[in-house]
Amino acid sequence: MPVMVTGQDAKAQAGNGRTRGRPRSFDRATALEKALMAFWEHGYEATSVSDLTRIMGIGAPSLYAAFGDKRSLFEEVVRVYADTHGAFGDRALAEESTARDAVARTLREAAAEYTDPAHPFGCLVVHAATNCTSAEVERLLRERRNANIAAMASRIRADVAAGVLPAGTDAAALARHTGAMIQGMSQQARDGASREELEALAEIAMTIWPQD
Amino acid sequence: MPVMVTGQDAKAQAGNGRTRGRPRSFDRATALEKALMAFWEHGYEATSVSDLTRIMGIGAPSLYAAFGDKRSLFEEVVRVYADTHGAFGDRALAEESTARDAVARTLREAAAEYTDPAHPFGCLVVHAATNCTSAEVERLLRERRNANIAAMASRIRADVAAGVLPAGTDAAALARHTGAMIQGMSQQARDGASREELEALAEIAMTIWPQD
DNA sequence: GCATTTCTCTAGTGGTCGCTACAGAAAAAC
DNA sequence: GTTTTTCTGTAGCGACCACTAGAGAAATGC
Repeated sequence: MPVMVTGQDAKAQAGNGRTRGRPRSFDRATALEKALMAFWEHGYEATSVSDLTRIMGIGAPSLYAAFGDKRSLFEEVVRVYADTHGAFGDRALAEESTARDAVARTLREAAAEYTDPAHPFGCLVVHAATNCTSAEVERLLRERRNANIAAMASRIRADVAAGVLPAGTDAAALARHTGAMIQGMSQQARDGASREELEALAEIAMTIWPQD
Repeated sequence: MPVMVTGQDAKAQAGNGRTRGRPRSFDRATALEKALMAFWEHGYEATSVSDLTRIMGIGAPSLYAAFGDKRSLFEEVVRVYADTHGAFGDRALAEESTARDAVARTLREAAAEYTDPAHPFGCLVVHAATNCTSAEVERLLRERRNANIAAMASRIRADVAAGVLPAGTDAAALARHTGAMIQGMSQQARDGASREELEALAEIAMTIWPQD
C-alpha cells in the first residue's frame, strides 16, 4: 500500500520536527474524497460511520484519528465541496463582467454539474442535511445557502449602481429567484431530470432579467 | 378521555357487526394529524417511533395496531397532506380557466402556505424523505413530485391546443420551471424566507409566461 | 352474571448507531 | 540494536432504533 502523506494535515504536526512514528497507511485526501461522495449521495445522517469506514477502506479508529468525529469530517467535506464541485457559482460571479452573465453562466453550469453521472446528482449543500437530527449540521448548510444568495444580491446591486442594470431593479428578489432556480434544479436532478431538461429550465429562467 | 372512533378505519371492521371489544381510547384522525406535523417538521427518518408515540400521546402497540408500521403511517400522512395542505396546486389547476392563471395562483398560494407559522415551513412532499435510508419512501415522494409536474405539463398542453397559449410553447419546460419554482420556494421557506419574499419570487417567476 | 373481543401497558427483542480502550504493529530517533 | 512515537485491528461500550410478546383492562354480546 502506498504511503503518501499529503502534508495538508497541519493538525498533527504543529511544532515538532516532521513525521515521527508509524506513518498513516492511507491517503488522507483520497479517503476524504470517498467520504464526500458518500455524503453527497446519501446525506449526513443516512451515511453511517460504518458506511464511511467501509467506503474509505480504513478502520474506525483511523477515521477518528485523522478527521475528528463524524461531524468534523462532514464539515471538512462541505469545505472541499464548496471549493471544487460547488465553486462554479463563485467562479462565474468573479469572472463574468455583469451579474446577468454571471447568473446565466451559473445556471448553465448547474445544469451540467447537477446531472453529471461522474458523481451523485444535485447539490450537496442543498440536500445533504435536510431533515437531520443534528440542528448544528442543518444550520451549517442553511447559512451557506443564504450566504450564496446574499453574495448574488450584492453583485446585482453593484451592477445597478454601475448603471448596467435599471435603477429600479430589486436586487434581493432577483438573487432569491436565482437561488430558488438553483435549488429547484438540484431537486429535479435528484428526481431524474436530464441535462437537456435543466438547460431548458436555465434558459427560461434567464428571460426574467431586465435587459434581454 | 373522550372515545370517538371516527369510523374511518375500515381495516378492522370489515364484515362483522360493528364495534366489539374495548374501543380505542384516542381519536385516530387527531393522532394522525399530530404525526403529520412531526413528519412535516423533521422528515421521515429523523422522526422516530418514540417521538411519534410521545407526540401522538399513545403507546407504541396502539400506534402499530392503528396504523401498521412506521412506513404505513407515513404513507397515510402523505395522502392526508396531499389532500389538505398540499392540495392548493391541484385546486388551482382544476378551478382556474387557464394554465397561466392556475400557475400564478399556485405560486401565490405556495408563498402563503410555505411560510404559514401555523405549521412547519415548506412542503412535506419536497423535504420529508430527502436523504433517507429507505429507498421506497424516497421513491414514494419522488414519484409524487414528478406526477405533479406531469399534471401541469398536460394542463399547459391543453391550453396550447385550445389556442390560449402560443403554438410554439414548450409545455414540458414551462411545467418543469413551475416545479422548480415550487421546490425552490419550499427550500427557501425552510431557510427562513418570509411570505413577502416568496411572493416577490412568485411574481418574478410569472414574467416568463408568453402572454403578459 | 359470563364469555368474547379488542385495546393498552410493561417490558423487552435483536440490531445499529457513534464512538473508544487497549494491545500489538510499524515506522523514526537515537 | 533500543526507545519512542504513532497508527491499526479487535472488540465492545451505552444509547437509541423499529418493533412486539404477553398480561391485564375495558368494552361488547349473550
